[in-house]
Amino acid sequence: MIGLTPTQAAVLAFIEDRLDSHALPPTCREICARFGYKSPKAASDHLVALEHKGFLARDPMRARGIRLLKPRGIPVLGTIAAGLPADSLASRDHQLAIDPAVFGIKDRSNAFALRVQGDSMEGRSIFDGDIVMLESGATPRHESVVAALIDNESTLKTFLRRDGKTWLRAENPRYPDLIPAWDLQIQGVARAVIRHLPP
Amino acid sequence: MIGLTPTQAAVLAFIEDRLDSHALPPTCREICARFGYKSPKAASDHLVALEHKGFLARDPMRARGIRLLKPRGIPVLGTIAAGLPADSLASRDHQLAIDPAVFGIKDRSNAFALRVQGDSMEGRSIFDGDIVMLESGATPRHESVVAALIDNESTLKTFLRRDGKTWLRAENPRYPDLIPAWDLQIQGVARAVIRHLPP
DNA sequence: GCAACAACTATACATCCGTTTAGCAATGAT
DNA sequence: ATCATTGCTAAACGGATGTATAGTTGTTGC
Repeated sequence: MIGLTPTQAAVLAFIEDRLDSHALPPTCREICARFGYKSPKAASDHLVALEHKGFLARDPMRARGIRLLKPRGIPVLGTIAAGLPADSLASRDHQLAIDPAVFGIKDRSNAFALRVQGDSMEGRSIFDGDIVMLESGATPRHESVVAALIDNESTLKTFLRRDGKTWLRAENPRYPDLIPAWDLQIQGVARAVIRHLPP
Repeated sequence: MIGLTPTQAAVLAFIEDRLDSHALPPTCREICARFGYKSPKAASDHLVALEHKGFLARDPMRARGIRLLKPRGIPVLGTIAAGLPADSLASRDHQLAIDPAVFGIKDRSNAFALRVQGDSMEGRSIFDGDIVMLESGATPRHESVVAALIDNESTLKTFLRRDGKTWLRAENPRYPDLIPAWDLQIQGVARAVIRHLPP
């Protein structure tokens, strides 16, 4: 009863995909076409289950009357204790409801965000409390701001490329100025800095 | 042929409203119900006209197959030459596709954005090229960042309230430090700072 | 073994929905 | 005066859509 079965999770993921690509939730028969079902009742049953478990609400007797209840957004990962960002995606505490396509991130599954702690990037005008949206799997350029995994902690650094060699420059005196970039986990390339000014 | 008739503009506005409130475009008959039409052909005709004029695209034979082509966003007003932000809304050159509700702006018609020029707000860590999202009609608090109209030019200032009197503090040496805030046009209160890092 | 549940198939129904055909009234341009 | 455009009504068609009924298969828990 609690939690989603693999099939239900797949249907929910398909609905989310369609909202990304077509901006419209799918119909029952479009769900059937995606999964090869031969009866619309199959998709309808999954929607009933997803609604009963609180993942979506339906407008009865309305075409495409599906509304997702858990709002979709970009996961905001605070200080990452260990592992890749993908591992921390499960703990979706905070979500940033901004379309990553605004900042040139085409695949939203590669987008994540970090809340900046401390003055690691004062030199690049990124300050404590700012939120940085990053793209994982992207290739950084010279002087790109990247999130790097050092000592099991994720910190922002400036990526440098010179004479075919790559370095990371820390903008914080607590870290050494230059760190070789190979053998390091670069988790993502920063695409935007967002600062919310509370009223 | 060029431009929208008042009726067509009303239908387009209704579609935009429905996308905001229900996240789904309306059906032809829902448009009829809104405007009192007694035949679905009336709404269908308007959709054909709006499609022909390039404001939307339709998925034929699909329920709610309406996609807006001109993406909705927050107007980005550069340096405002004169007048209120509302006057400049007509020149929607750039649009910021970020939902203002993320930053606590409930009514999106009150949201607008400014691209920061110069170092007017270095003291508040807002730099040249940053985009500031603002809310018009809001009441600023002590030390809120506001856009004020001075000498027919829109600039960012810090709003100060002390002993019942209100002042504006410029964070740029080119302007006087303190300006009385009454008799001045405060165009909006800054809610967020956004910096796009190009790849 | 048996009940409960998940995950479907097959068929069917009533409604929803986009579209078509035909026509009317008002307006403005040629 | 005539024609084109806009903005609708009326009626209807067929595909699209959500839902219901009845049944099948396999898995899990007791």
